[in-house]
Amino acid sequence: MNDLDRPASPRAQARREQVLEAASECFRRKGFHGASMAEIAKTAGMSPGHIYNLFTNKEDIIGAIVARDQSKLDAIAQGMKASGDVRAAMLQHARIGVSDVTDPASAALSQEVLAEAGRNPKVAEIVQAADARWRAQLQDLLSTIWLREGRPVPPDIAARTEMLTTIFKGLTARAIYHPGIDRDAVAPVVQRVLAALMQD
Amino acid sequence: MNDLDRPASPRAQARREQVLEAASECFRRKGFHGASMAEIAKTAGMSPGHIYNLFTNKEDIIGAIVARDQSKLDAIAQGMKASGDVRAAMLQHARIGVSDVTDPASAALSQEVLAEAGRNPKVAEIVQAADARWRAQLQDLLSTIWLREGRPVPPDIAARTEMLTTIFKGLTARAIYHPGIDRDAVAPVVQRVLAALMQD
Amino acid sequence: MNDLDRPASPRAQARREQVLEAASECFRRKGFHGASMAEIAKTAGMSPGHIYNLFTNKEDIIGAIVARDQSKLDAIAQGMKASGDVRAAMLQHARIGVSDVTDPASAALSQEVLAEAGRNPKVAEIVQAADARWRAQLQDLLSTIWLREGRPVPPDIAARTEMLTTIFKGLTARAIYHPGIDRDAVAPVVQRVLAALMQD
Amino acid sequence: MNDLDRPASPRAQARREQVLEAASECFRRKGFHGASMAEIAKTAGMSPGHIYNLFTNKEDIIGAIVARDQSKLDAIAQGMKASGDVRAAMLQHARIGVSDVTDPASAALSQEVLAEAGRNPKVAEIVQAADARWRAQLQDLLSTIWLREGRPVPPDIAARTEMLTTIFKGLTARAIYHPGIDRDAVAPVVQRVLAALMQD
DNA sequence: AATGAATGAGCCTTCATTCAT
DNA sequence: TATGAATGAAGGCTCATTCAT
Repeated sequence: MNDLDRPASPRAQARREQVLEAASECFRRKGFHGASMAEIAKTAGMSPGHIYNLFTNKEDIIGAIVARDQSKLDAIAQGMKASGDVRAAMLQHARIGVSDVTDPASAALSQEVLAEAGRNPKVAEIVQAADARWRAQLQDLLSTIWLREGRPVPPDIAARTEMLTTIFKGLTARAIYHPGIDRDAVAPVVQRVLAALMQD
Repeated sequence: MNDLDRPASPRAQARREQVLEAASECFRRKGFHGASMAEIAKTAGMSPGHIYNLFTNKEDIIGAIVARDQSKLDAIAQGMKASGDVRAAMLQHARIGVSDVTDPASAALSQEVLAEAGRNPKVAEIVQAADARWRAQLQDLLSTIWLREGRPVPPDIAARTEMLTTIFKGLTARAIYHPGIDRDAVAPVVQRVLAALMQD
Repeated sequence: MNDLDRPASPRAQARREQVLEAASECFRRKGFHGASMAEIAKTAGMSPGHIYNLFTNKEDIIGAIVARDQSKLDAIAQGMKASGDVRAAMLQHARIGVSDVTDPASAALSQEVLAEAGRNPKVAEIVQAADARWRAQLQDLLSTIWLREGRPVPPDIAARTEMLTTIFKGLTARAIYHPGIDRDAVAPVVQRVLAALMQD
Repeated sequence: MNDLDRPASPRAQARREQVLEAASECFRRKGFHGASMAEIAKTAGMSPGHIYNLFTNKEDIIGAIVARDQSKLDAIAQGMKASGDVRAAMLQHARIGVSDVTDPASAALSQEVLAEAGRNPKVAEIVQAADARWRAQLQDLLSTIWLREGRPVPPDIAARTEMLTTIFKGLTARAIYHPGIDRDAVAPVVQRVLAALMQD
């Protein structure tokens, strides 16, 4: 599907980054269908034609964006696992997390990708693979809480993990349904719920 | 410009329903932009031109779909409020709610509408107005729990309400991210979280 | 082309008038193509379908409008011929004529009809027949000036007549090219030119 | 939105000319609304889509046609002003002018543009701006006659100028009302009228 | 590696006209 | 005589994608 078969020179890599950056911004502002390749090309500072030397087509760009974002999540999971008290780390990170996922720009982009996944099988595949990976990391993280305390991991750990990501995906949706959402008031409630999920 | 101010003959009402049904299906399968008016017309069993005697434009159709769904939610809220024990009613309804919002077909449509709202101000307005109404109903319902027990409604009631809808919106998103989600395992976790939200 | 084959009941005649009146107004405001039959029907206070019981099609309506306007010109020509001093009558009528033909509403309609004639042979035929008739009346009127004075009618009488109508058709065009035209200043110049045309 | 700000490569200039030529012909034959972009594109020998790389929209094409015609008039005005005897030059040019403005093809196009101006404000603006410029040139030319003879310019010079263009616009209309018009007979009458306008 | 001219399919929407009632 | 629901062809315009240079 994509051109990664080729050696991918550093030069080309940098050009790809430019396109990804430009496309993220355009998708955010106009949506996947609303943003034209011409617009993305202009934002990226190159010709429309050349984008097709770097990506197979428009879909391929969205795939690359998802892949890139996934690595950011990887880093977050690593960071929390490295901390001594995972439970505390997660509760603390919840604050930042609420702000991140409800940021209007990033929320619009997420929904855009999700909607495209809802109908485009190729995009769905990419998104679901990324999600499976993130879920595994999260479940591992959650399990650590019980393991480090020498207690048995609850049998519904998978469902608890699911609920964890459900909340943050839900918040992303809320940013669109209710842009005036009171982030400061919501954060403590999120923490209360997380706490409930981390108890036996 | 909008002829829909007219009393709306029963005949026209029925025709509108046909269009709504057809459009829901098409949007689900192809997305808002992916579904053409010609396709919707064909599915609805009428000519493209005639759709414009029933709706102002494509956006107007999505507006009507949202409105129609909203009335289903109205009914649910009414039902729960009418029950003697709101807390129990909500916990019980959670089971069915989880299944409803994660139904693949309805989830795809919801995401489609939400994505369109993310970039189309008119659709955003419609969706946000419906959400505000639903939120008010929900908060009223939640407050009832404390009021009927003669205890003071918690000051963070709005944030709790927000969290309540967040969870269900999140589940809708999960249906796409993780179609294999184990609904039976998740439902009890949802109930556990709801219970936490309904305590002081 | 039109339905005048039928007996044309007085009732139908009145209905036709309603349509003509409505269509004139709509064409004026939106142009021949810009005005929809639905709009004309609404303005005329009847259903779109019924218009087709009174006129064959949209073209037929414009034909009827032209025919109706022609009779107004007939009356003017009659009036001037009846006056003792045709030369004076024409010079005097020039004032009012300038205002009439540069009236923005009627100018727009005239141009609309003319443009349609420029490409629609049927309309062209109607318009040209009406013009031929008007030209004959005008030439007759102009000739009277010399005849009553017992002098020979100039051999270029047809060209002078042509110039006479040219000026008024030109003024109609000017109303669009230059809506701010100073009618009061132009009228005397028109009179000066007319005077030149009425001399040997 | 309008890419025509670009320096406009010679290549693009040539392509624009092709479109203008094709559109003139199509508008002439079918009218502004009657001529489809597909038809214009085919006539111009390019794809419909590409026309939109050269012009903003259909209106923009008519604007360019008007601008192009305007420059021809500019040249004529320059030429006459450069001649020693403006009065003679104008009388002499009248002959050619009569033929030009009554040429059936160009007359139909002019009427088409004028009719569109009668209902489309954007086109009206373009046409009126061009007319204002032409009027200024004409008035300047006319004034020269008195100035060069050391006599005071008449106070009704603006109205005389208006009458001058009125006659030629009128002739254009006549070409449609009366295609059989005798150009050779009319020209001397036009000259007689012009002479009257150029006297004190 | 890079451009941007060029394509052409396809979309939303309008509207003259018809016809069952 | 009168309605207005219904049709379906056509139009302006956009845009992902290609290709000669």
